[in-house]
This record gives sequence, C-alpha cells and structure tokens, in this order.
Amino acid sequence: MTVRVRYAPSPTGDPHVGNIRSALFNWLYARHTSGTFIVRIEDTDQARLVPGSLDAILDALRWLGLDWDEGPGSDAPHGPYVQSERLDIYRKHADWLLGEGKAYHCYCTPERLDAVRKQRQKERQPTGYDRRCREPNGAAEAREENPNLPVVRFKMPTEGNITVNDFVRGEVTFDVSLLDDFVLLKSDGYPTYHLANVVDDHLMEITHVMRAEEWLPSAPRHKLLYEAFGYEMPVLVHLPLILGPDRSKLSKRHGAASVLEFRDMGYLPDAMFNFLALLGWSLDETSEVFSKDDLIKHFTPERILANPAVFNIEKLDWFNGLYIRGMDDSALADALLPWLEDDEHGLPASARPVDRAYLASIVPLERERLKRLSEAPEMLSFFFEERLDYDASLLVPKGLDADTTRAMLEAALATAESVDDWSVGALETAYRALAERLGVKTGQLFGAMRVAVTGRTAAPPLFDTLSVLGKERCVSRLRAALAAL
RNA sequence: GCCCCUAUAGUCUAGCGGCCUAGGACGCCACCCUUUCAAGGUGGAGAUCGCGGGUUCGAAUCCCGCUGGGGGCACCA
Repeated sequence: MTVRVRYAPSPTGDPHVGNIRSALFNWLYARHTSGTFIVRIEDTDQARLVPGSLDAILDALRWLGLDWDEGPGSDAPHGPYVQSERLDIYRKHADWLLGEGKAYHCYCTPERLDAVRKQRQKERQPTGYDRRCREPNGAAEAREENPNLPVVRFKMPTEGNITVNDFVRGEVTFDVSLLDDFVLLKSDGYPTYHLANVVDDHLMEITHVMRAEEWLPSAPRHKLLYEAFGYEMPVLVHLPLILGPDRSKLSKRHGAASVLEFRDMGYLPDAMFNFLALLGWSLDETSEVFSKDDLIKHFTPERILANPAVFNIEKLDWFNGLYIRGMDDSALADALLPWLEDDEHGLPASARPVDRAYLASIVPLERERLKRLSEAPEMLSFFFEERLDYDASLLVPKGLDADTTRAMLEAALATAESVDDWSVGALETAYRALAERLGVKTGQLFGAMRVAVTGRTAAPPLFDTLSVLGKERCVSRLRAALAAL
C-alpha cells in the first residue's frame, strides 16, 4: 500500500509555523516512502475566509520546497482539492447518514445552544448539545421556534468508551457519554471539519493523518464517523504543538508566527526547514544538521515526540548562520542582492545600484558574520556608501591622543598613496612595517585605520577590507578621517 | 467547570530496567586563535531526570497518585 498523506490548511490566516511544520512532516513522510503528498484546501467556513491567505500558504510551501503531488492546480483523479467545490459530495454523505438514521436535523438556535452550554458548565457538567432535536417532539418544538434551515447532527452513542489509536501516544480512551451530537452540515449547506475531513480522507485514500495535537480530542468523533460510513480509518499521527516562550501555543502575540514573516526577516528556507524538522522529531542523540535529502532519508513517524516544543529563535539564528556560512560566494551574493537593493530596508539610494561583482568580492569577508540576510544592508553599508558618517572620537585608539593619532593616520595615508600592490599580503607587510617605524602597537594603528576606512570598530579583517575597498576609496577615506579629527 | 495529552538543565533533545558518576546542541561564562568583530578550537557552569508512593536484586526508564504545563469542549478549522 502506498502512503498518501495530506496537508489540509484552512485559508483563514497566515501560514503559521506550527501549521507548516505539519505540512513539512507530511511531506517528509511522503517523500521518505515514495508516497503521495496532497494539499487540500479546507475553506468550509465562509465567514472566516481571509483574502490572500491561500496564496500566502502556498507561497510558504513553495518557499520551503514542499511541492505537492496532488492539490490546487493539479488535475489528479481525487480532485477537486478545494472543499468549497465539493459541497454536493458532503451533502450526499450527510443525506445518507440521515437516511440510515445515523444523523438528524436540528433546529436549535445558536442562542439556545449557548444557553445550554452555560447552564451545563454551571452544573459542572460537560458542555455540549442536549440532544433536544434527536427526539421528534423536541425537533418539532425547536422548529416552531426557528423555522430556518436546520443543521445536520451526528447521532452519537450515548454510553460506553471509545479508544482511538494515536501512532505517537498509543491508545487514548474517551468516555462517549461526555461527547455530544456534533454538527455535520451547517445550515448554510457547508460541512463542518468533522464531516469534510472524514469524507475527503476516505475519498482521497489518505493512509495517514498527521495533524496537530489540538485535533486529538475530536478523534473519537472521527472514528465513530468512519464506523458509521463503514470506512477504514487511516493511521492517526498527532503532532506536538509548537509553543511560544511562555509555553502557550505560538501566536502573533509572541512576535513572528508566520513562516512568511521569518522569510522576510532574512532566514534561509533550508535553515528554517532544518530547524522546524527538529521541533517534535529527532533522529538520535547527536545529529541535528540535516539537509533536505538527509531528512527524507531518515524521517520516520516513530521518532515523533509527544510533548510540545518551545520555538527557540536563538537556535534558529544559529542554524541560519550555519547555512549562510555553507553558501558559496556566488549563491550568497545572489541571496543578498535583493536585500541590499530593497527600497525600504536596503542600502540608501545613493549607494545603489549594487555592483554584483563587487558584492561577490565582499561576501567572503562578511559571510561568517551574518546571521540573517536582513542584516546585510546595515552590515555591508560601508562598502557602498560614498561618505562615511561616524563619531570622530572613535578614531583615537586607547592609549593615544588626537595629535599622535593624526600623525599616525597621516603616515598611513602616505603609505597608502605609495603602495602600488594593493593585495592583502602587500598591504599587511607595508602597514606592519609602518607600525614598527612609528613605534605604535599594531592594534592601535590597525584600529584607527579600521575606523577611518569602515566607520566602525567592528569589521572584517583590516587588510582584506582595504583590498576589497580598493586604493581609491581607502585613500579618500583616510583623508576624510584626517579632516574629521 | 468537564475531557484529553504531557513532564530529562533557560531552550531543543538522547535515553525505551543495569552501558547514566544522565549524552549532544543552542544560549551563557572562561581561555586559545587574533588587528576589532565574527567564525573556529578547548574547557566550564547549568538537571536531586517535577513531587510522592509502589514494582524490581536494580528505575530517568514500568505502575499509581499528586502537582505543574499544554490542548480541546462552536452552525471555526
């Protein structure tokens, strides 16, 4: 039997990292088993639809490289893959249950349902529908109060236990008497999640349902529904939730929660992929840097954890730095270019456009200093700006005064002007000799020069920087520094 | 309020009865490298394995209770 798994997002908001992590696990499992990864859009709540949300979700999948074999845009045989285009299917299934006496119409108003719920909670009883419409008399009564279109409710057994098997947690038992007759079809003709997901998973021949743990409590309803239809139930794999630093479900409240936000913060898709894969899954006691292929090779649901994981952005930063360091000059330059050229957050207009070859020469100097691509404009700005803006007092090294610094920089300028070979090695030789000749510590000379040439105290190694900047820029910056002193 | 899940350092985790004086990683600290910052290297602090009972010759590992944390309880998914 070939594995068929699905990611079933609802286009009601941003592609939340927890949500996308579910997609990622499903995808990995499908690829690991050479199975099929399906994307199904669960847009059955018309009121909550958010325009643009579907595109954002698909963008997030594409960004991470989670390609789907069946889904929106594919004409595979199990479609359509958008639930709002499958309404007749759900209606038929609901009708069948109605005909079998396994479901019934309910005319109760939301107001009454709400009142019942409150009353039950007050009585320390489990909240839930009181089944008034399950009896003909009750239904007639309710219908008189509310002649509008009814919903269809599932007729749950009223007693006994039901045990569902979760692949991660094992057997989980629920007391059926505590579960109510849930809604299958809403009065607007749309199905609820419960109906739609059971029907579709069956029709689409899903073999494994891997979804977030928040669904575990509704698993017994689903099991009963599968039984009512006479369908075989897929394997249930409930994934641990991803929490924020305060240990509640990760949300916007914690800062970024959307995968697209992380993309926009300068994280690399492969770093994000690796990081997310390790939230709720691990291979062994030491492995943690995984390429996509490694993950496909090693990912198995047996290694999925049951306990929730806190989203640790510091570790994401580390992963991102690691992946940045692993990029070659050309790839990193390509990745950096759009960030530098960005009108809003990129380099100042006067420093653009960026010369691609010049950028490529800068990359080796900054690669190991970058944690996020978004840091590039700030971190690399001095390479591109015509005029540096900094506090002149930074030019004076510890242990020296302004006059000696001036003399030192004048000598540095003279040396620069006289050096023809602008290579790293030649520059280093020349300036080490100069420090000795002036009787200053190399750190003092190099420090003052670093500020003069970069405008900052923290920068890549001096001679590499001088070399990349080129003689002309260095000379003029040394002059400007002298003028500012 | 009712139901369910869960519990190893600040965080992600290894561990599935003896190999554990609990391993790895992020973060943190120190040192080394060094012209600064990183990166890298080395070392270190940090967990009475939530607590209390069992079971067993032996428990982080199995069982029960408690406590903590989380999730669910819609004509939302």
